[in-house]
Formats: sequence, C-alpha cells, structure tokens
Amino acid sequence: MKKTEKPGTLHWLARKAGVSIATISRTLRRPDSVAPQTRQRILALVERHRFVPDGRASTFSSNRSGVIGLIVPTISNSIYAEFTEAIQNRLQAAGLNLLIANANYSAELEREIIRKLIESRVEGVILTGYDRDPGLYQLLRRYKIPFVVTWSISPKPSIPAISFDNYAAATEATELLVKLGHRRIALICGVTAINDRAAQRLAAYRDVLRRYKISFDRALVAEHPFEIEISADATTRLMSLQKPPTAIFCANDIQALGALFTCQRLQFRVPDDVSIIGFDDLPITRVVIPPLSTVHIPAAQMGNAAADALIDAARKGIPVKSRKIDTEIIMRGSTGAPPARVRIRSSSPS
Amino acid sequence: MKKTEKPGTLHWLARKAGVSIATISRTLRRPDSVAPQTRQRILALVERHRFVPDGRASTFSSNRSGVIGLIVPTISNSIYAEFTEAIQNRLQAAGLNLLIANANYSAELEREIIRKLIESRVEGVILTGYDRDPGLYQLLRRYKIPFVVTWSISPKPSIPAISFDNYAAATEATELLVKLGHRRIALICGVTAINDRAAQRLAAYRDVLRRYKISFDRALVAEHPFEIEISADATTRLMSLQKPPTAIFCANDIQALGALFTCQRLQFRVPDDVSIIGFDDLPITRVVIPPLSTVHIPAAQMGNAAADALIDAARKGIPVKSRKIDTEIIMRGSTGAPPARVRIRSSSPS
DNA sequence: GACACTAATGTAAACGTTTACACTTCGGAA
DNA sequence: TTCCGAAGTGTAAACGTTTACATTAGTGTC
Repeated sequence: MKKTEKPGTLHWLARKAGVSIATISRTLRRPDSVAPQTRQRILALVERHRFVPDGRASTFSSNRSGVIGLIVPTISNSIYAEFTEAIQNRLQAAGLNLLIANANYSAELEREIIRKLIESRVEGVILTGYDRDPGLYQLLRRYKIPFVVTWSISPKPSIPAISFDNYAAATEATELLVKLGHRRIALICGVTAINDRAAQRLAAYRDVLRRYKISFDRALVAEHPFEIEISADATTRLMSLQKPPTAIFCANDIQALGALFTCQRLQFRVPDDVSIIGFDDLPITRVVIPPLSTVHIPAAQMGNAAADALIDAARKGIPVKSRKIDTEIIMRGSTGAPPARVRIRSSSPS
Repeated sequence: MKKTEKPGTLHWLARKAGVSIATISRTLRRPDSVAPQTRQRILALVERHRFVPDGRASTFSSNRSGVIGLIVPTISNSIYAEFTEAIQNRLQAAGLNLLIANANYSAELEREIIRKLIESRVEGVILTGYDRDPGLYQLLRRYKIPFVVTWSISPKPSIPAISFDNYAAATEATELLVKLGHRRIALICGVTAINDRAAQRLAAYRDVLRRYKISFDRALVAEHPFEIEISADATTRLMSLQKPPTAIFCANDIQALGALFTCQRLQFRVPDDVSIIGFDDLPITRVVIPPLSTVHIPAAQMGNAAADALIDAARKGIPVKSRKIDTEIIMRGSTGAPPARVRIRSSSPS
C-alpha cells in the first residue's frame, strides 16, 4: 500500500513528479539549478494543480520573512499615500514585501503592531515619528530588526532617522509670515502630546515669535486632530476672537483647507484679510482658490530613501544611516501682507 | 556538559525555568491552564528577557495565521481610510490582524498580492471590486480562503459581495440632475477599463440619459484617474466646449472638488451656472464653498459588515453571504436648476 | 583507464512552535 | 482503603519547507 502524501505539499508534488522534494523546492526557488526537462515537467504539474507553496513554512525554514513593516499614524491623510507608494515600489523591485499598518495615532496600538511585527520576524520596520517608549527600540534591537524613523528626527543620534526637519521647516513658515508684516499669527496644529511632529512645529512657532519679540498668545494656538471639520471649528473660534489673527499657520494642509474655507465663509478674504499657510503640499492645494501657500514635503523621496536604507540593512547588514531631507516653502496665493486697517489699528488702538 | 539551547526559543526558556517547553507554550497562549506560581515564574522570565515568541513557527505549527488581507486599489483616497479603519477595529476585537495591501489600480500587482496572501495562508481576503481574472477566485477557493468583494456587486452570485449598488446610486444621482431640469450633463469618472465601479456608474449615467431621451454626447464624458489636478484639467476642457454642460456628475468626490474649483476659477458660478454632484461624501465636501452635493457611501458600515462576515467565515466556517448596503443622496449647495438663459437658448437655438 | 571535475538530484536534519496524549499528584467520595 | 476525576505538567510527533551534504552520472584530461 503506497503511502499517500497530503495533497498541496512539496512532498505530494515530488511523488507525482517522481523526483525528490528538494528538486521541487529548487525548481520553485532557483529554477536554473535543475535540468530543463525536469523543470518543465515540474512546472507543468505546479501549474496544473495551481500549487502555491506554504510561505509560512518557507519563511520559517529559511529564516527570512522577506517583509518590511511600515507603521503610519493614519491613512486618511493622503500625504502618507505618496510616501507609502514610494516605499512599496522600491521594496518590490528588491523582492521584498511591504506590510502596511495603521496605528491611528495610538501609542497603545502602535505597541501592539510593533510586537506583531517582531513576532513575524519582519526584516525591517519603518516608523513614523521618534517619540515612543524606549523599550520598543530596545525590543527591535534585541531581535536585530533594522528600523528607521521617518517624518521627524530624534534628538538621540542613536535612533536612525531619514526625514526632513520639522523644526526648521516650521521656523521658515512662521518667519515668512512675520516678514510679511504679521504680528498676530495663529497656529493650528496636531495634538502635540501624541505627535512629535506637531510638537516640533509648535516649538518652532513659539521660538520664532520670541525671536521677533512677538508675545505668545495661548488663545492663538489650536491643537486638534487632523480632521477638516475640527479645523474648521477651530478657525471659527480663532476668527471670532476680539482681535482675530491676520495670519494662520496650519501645520498640515488638511487643517489649512478647513481654515481657508471657514475664513471665506466668515467673509474674510484670503489673503487680503487673513493669510494662510499650510504644510505638506498636497495636490489639492494647487487647485483650491486661492491656491494655498504651503511647505513642500518630499514624501516620495523620503520613502525611497527609507526603503533603500532598510533594503541594504536587511540584505547586506549595512546599518541605517540618518539622513536629512530638504523641504521648501511654496508661495502661492493664500499669503500676503496684513490688511492696512489692522496695521493702523494696531499702531493707534481704538 | 549541559546541552545549551539556542537563546530566544521556548526550549531555552523552558530550561531556564526548569519546566517543559509545553508549559511555556501554554503560559503564553492559555495562561489559565498553568498553575499560578508556575505562570508567574515563567512570565517574569519572559519579561526579563523580553522574549517574543516566533510567530512564524506558531502560525505554521498551529496552522492558523490569524491574518485577514485587505486589498484596496489606492490609499490616496481617504474614503478607503474610513473603510479600512472600520475593518481594523472589528478584526482587532476578534483577535485577528489586518494586512493592508495597495494594488494601485494594477491588475498585475493585485495578482501578485493575492498570491502572496495565499502563500502566507491568510484566513480571509477582502477585495475591492469584482472584475478580475476568474483564476484568482478559483485559487482562493482552492485554498479554502474565504473572501468577499466590496465596493461593488458582481453580476455572478457565486462571488459574495458586501457592498452598495454602484449602478443604483449613480442612477439616482444622474436622475436628480435631470429632474432639476438639466439636459446637458457631463460625467467625470474613473477609468472604466480598470475600474468596475467607474464602469457601472458610467452605465447608469448612459441609461438614465436614454430613459429621459437625452442624447448621449461622448464629448461630455471624461474618464480619468482620481487625481484632482487631472480632474481640474478635464473640467477646463468640458467648460470650454461650444455648449458647456450645465451640470457635472463626478463619480468621485476628489474629481468633484477639482471640477468645483475649476468652474469657479473659470468664473462659472456653482450652482447658478453649473451644478456639480460628487460621490463618496468625504468630510471635505461639507466644508467647501458651496458645500458639495454628493452620494453618501457608508464606508464604515460596509467595512464592519465585510469584517464580520470574514470573521465568521474564518472562525466558524460560515460561508460569506452577500449583502447590499444603502446609499443616500446628500443635497447640499452645489446643485440647482440650470441657468435661465440656457433653458431659453435650448428651446430657441441660435 | 584512472582521475578530477561538474551537473543533477537525493537524503535528512533543522527551523520553533502547538497539541494530543500520557503521566503524576492530590483531594474527596464511596 | 480504594477509586475516580481534576489539575498540572511532560513527551514527542507534527507542521512543510530549506539546504548542507552526500551521491551518482557524465565529460574531458592525462
């Protein structure tokens, strides 16, 4: 009585093809290493039975998962889409797979995701932001999983980052408004407690004000999740102030759009009455009326660089090297000098 | 000479704790099944060494990957974000993990992704759209992987779909424009060759025109990728026609936004000169001026239902049952009757 | 004709869990 | 006292590949 192998395994195929299991494995992984006619016979069989080898066993046996994990804080902001697609393309070309995970701005959820990634022994992790429990970094190191921080730069040099400089970029944006003559500048940004990018942008804003001897008014900063309707509400509040701002720096384009439409709805002209500057340079900022001035973030470039670094780390053991990426202020139609009456009013208060 | 186990394995921990490997495994998987003091001792050890078990071995040995795959055609459109997050929440509650993959509107890439998912023996797959090589469905069935189609309904009842009805929704939207008095209605939609949702919406548009005896003008339909700038260009072309449309149905909110701003830029008033209706009901449609009329898609509800169905399929073997989800037209400020002069002109042509 | 070398294939150990089953201990019921 | 069941733990097979090493056959060289 012939022992019948379980269908859908290499063993089973090997028996059908009259070769050993090793030959099947080789046919699948390194076709050149088997004789052409053997190969053909086996591939025909594989085709006919629609055989898909068990990747779990393969990954486990070869000790290579071929997967890079990417953790983004949200997928609703399309700026991460460009970033993700760049990474995906690079990895695919290198024969690696991308596992996209959404941490939803939750440290708790991110922790679980990182743990899962370690469990599945991914060969690299791309993180967003640096601010997290140091234990997580230790864990990644403990399991020799290369990682890289993106979208912000850690003050600790031991944490490799491939990113632009949030502080510098926000400094530039705020300074631009100051140089246009604005003295009453609002900031709408993300929730700094859970978002180090937002925190750095806020810090930059404060420091610029201080440098130009403009007093900091807590009422002019609004920290909110990146949802357009929330930003719209915040803008309404801001513009209903006794002395509304003449400029709003939004640390995110989504928020800037909320601010733009809300100002217009409240009959403020942009940029004549209020200037607005965003952050990210989403495609929509070019289409909106007036087109939005913003800070261009080279998301694709950052993605490419991060992916390349991890490919080298995973395949050649080259440690990830930090790298800074340049941003650029894009002046479009939503920024200008403050209105004259405000300038007059502020010099001769009523 | 004591045989030393490889660190970072259950064996190694077992030796350290002076128990068997089975006890370690049980402590990790079903803590209740081991004595409290044993458990404590082991957990302390696990904690101290930051031990993370090898999920590949676990998945492989237990024959359960605990993963559901989700394939979306793009991640730039935030409508998929809501969908994805709903799925993620449901799966997490059920102890399953979500693997998000982006097929980038490429059948080729999608095929590779599906293959990878089968290789890793995921316990379910959520697909977007039904239109793909039938071999892929066969493959999923062959490997007994439950799947469900979302965002559109297959004409073949053998393919389970949890979705709204694109044809019905687009019919409603087009009909609404007709009933407002429009006769010259443009359609901006996705590329129907690679997007069955776009194809169904186009079909609905044509059928409504036919039903109301409005001649179909090829020049009034624009098929384009869902990028706002491309849609803006298409709108420019449309509105520069000898006889520009008095209404534009955009089968996607992104495109509708491009159309809206472009019309305004060209000095057409919305809705006085042109009506615009979108599709998806993104949050931004409520904020824009005028707020955009659109078709509300219950993305979260669809995600919940799809996730629940796959959870039941994976865990209890319940076959996925098709289900239709309702959409709703949301009338906001971007739709109205056609302008009077057009109505006059059309009744007494020059 | 012996030898070295290569190409093609086979053998079998290893990867690190899970889990069915066996075993021991202990407390209580008869 | 014996017996039974439950609780706790151990043993070892199984999961389906990959791959180092062994084996065989074939080819060309001296």
